[in-house]
Amino acid sequence: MRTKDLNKKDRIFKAALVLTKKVGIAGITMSKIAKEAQIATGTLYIYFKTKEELIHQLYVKLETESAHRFLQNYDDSLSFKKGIKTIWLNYLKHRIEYFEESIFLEQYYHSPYITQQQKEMAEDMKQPVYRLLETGKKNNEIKTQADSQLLFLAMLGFIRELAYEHIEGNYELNEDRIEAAFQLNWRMLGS
Amino acid sequence: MRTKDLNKKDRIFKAALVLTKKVGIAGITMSKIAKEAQIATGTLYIYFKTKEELIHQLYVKLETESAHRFLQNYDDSLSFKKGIKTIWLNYLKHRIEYFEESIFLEQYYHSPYITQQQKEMAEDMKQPVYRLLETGKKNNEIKTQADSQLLFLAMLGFIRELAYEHIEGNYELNEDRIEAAFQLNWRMLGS
Amino acid sequence: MRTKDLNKKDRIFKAALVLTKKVGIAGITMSKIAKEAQIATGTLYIYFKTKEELIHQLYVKLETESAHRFLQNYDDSLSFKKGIKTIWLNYLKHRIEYFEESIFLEQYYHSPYITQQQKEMAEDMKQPVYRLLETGKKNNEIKTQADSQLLFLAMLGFIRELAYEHIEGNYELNEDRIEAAFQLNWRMLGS
Amino acid sequence: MRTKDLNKKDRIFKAALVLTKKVGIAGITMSKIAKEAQIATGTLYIYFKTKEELIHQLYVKLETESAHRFLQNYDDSLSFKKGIKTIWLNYLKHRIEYFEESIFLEQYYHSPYITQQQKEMAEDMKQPVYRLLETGKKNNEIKTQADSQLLFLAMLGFIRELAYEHIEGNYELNEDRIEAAFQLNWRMLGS
DNA sequence: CATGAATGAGCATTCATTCAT
DNA sequence: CATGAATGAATGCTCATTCAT
Repeated sequence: MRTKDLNKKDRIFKAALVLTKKVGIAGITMSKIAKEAQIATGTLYIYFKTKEELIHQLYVKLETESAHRFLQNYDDSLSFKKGIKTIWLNYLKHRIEYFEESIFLEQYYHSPYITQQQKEMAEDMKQPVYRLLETGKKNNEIKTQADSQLLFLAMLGFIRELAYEHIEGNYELNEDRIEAAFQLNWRMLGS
Repeated sequence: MRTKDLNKKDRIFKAALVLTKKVGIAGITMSKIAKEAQIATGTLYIYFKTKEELIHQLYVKLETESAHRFLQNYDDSLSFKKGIKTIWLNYLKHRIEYFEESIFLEQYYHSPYITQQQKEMAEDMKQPVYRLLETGKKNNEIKTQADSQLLFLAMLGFIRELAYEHIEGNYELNEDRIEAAFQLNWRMLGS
Repeated sequence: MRTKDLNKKDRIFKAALVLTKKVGIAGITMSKIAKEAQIATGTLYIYFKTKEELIHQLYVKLETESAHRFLQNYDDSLSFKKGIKTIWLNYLKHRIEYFEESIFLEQYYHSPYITQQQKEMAEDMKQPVYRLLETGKKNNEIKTQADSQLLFLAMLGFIRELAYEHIEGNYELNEDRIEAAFQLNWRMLGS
Repeated sequence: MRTKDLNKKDRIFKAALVLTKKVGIAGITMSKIAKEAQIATGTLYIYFKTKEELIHQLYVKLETESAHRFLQNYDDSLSFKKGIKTIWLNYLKHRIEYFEESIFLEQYYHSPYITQQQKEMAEDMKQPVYRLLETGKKNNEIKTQADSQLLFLAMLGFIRELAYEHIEGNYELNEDRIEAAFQLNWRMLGS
């Protein structure tokens, strides 16, 4: 017996993503996914019990993958500043390179699909970075009084906006601008 | 003859907003809007030619209204810092008090409904604040090298995230935290 | 008190006729009639209890009027041939000049609106001509054996087709052709 | 996979035809068709993209089929009179046996569905008979001066009316009456 | 009488899901 | 496993009719 073709699941996910960018989560239909993935509608239901489950599973996959990407190349031996910068750049890169995925995630967040449990899961993903900031503060690397959660929000929101305006063509990024942006954020940490 | 009730358009808009919060733009249907607004489906089509137009008009209304709110209480006689703070607080307040509206606007932004023209309109709304920062820089009130567009993004993204986490209950705001947040942003401007 | 404006009823009828030509009976709606007649929808219901009644009344009016036109200029003192020709020409003229009306009548005939009673009424309208042929036969003016009902059908069908092809531009009529057509029909009567 | 049932298209056509007779083209709805054909509404849209296309295709099918029936049993070796009679009877038979179809075709002709192209196609269908008459005239089989188009109209219109009154029960046909009718028409051709 | 806003049943069409092959 | 035809509930929208003004 052939095992369920795992690639097919990925092709389905990819198709859903492509469609989200084109028409938003609102516009996705099972038959459009099937056509984009070049399979029959019925086949979708072999891999996913319902449309809802397809969307849910895609969400979990994306959320997990992106959490991984945030910590790429990071390890404890790095200095605090280098560590922060690594993660900062990872996040910016992620928001730009995986823009399709980001759109899906944000739309999912305010869609009928999301559950409380998943909101909590999303919050958990932020823990590693948050903890890094905590440590930095304890070791006096961060001089501002502001609590680390606030600092984290400031970083996150900034990068998000940065990536968005870059993609939309309103503020195109290059090495210099990225460096300037990071400095701006770094200064906020208060040294 | 029953006269065309102008309030009704607002009741329809309100209903659409309530539904967006509940089920996302994806989940809105004309019959749900009608039920929420306590009118007949057919009546919707007296005020809006199609569903698309209803959504479009709501977008324009919200975009315009929010632009107004950003500049509330602001006038040229204020010192630069006070001016910035006024706007900063306006924006935070707006993102919190008009959360429903904000969700709609963001979903609209990545929906099949938005047009290029509307993206440009949204960009235009930011001009006043952007110009204020430009002036501040020229007058040496901002000491950082970073260009004002970047500064603006940093502010916007931060506030956005702040409001979001407040609403979601992950970082509840109070006067002290708001003050701290503003100081963080202000420091970024470089004094 | 002003009496119900009789002209308005005619304006409504005219509007219905214009629309039938444009979009067929199938395509007529009350609001289209109202717009074409330049009155409000509600007003239609002052003059006609329902859409069905409007259509019914229009039918009766047209059927009656056309019956009149068939016998125009005819009187008993005319010779048999002249009498037949008068009616023959009347009918041809009617089918051409009142083409709009004819279309309505034919569509009505196979629409959900018609009743058995009306079918009988339509049949009755043919009586005068039919009787003329009967008389002609009794007086030996018609030599063919065929019964007068058959002769009548032959005339009616021919004229109908003639008018139709003229209107459609497939066989444009002029004095000569009309004369030729009548001769053809006349010869059938058997002299 | 369930294979696409070609019979189903015919069942749908039949249902549309039955309904046309009952309520006219005006009264046809997709759900009525579905119910009459004993399938689900959605299924209709597997076989026809829109209601309009369903109606169009039915028209083309009927127009083509009836053209075939007109020429049944006819071949060049027949004498002129026998040839004409064959076609004449075919047409009468067609108008009676395929009355439902005829009604559809006539209603279609004055419906919003018809296109100029289709009107021309309908005109083309008449060519073979028309040509036969032309030949007859050239060979002196027809003695009247009248042009063959006129003769053709006379035949067509007569048969049409004949069939109609037969169906409506106003002039019931039998062998004798049919023979008499044909003789009437034949005499018109002028011998 | 006249208006046209309001109504809700009904229409054409779509879409998630099932099922025969 | 895979297919796509079949299903029927649900959608956006229209339309005959009513009703407040």
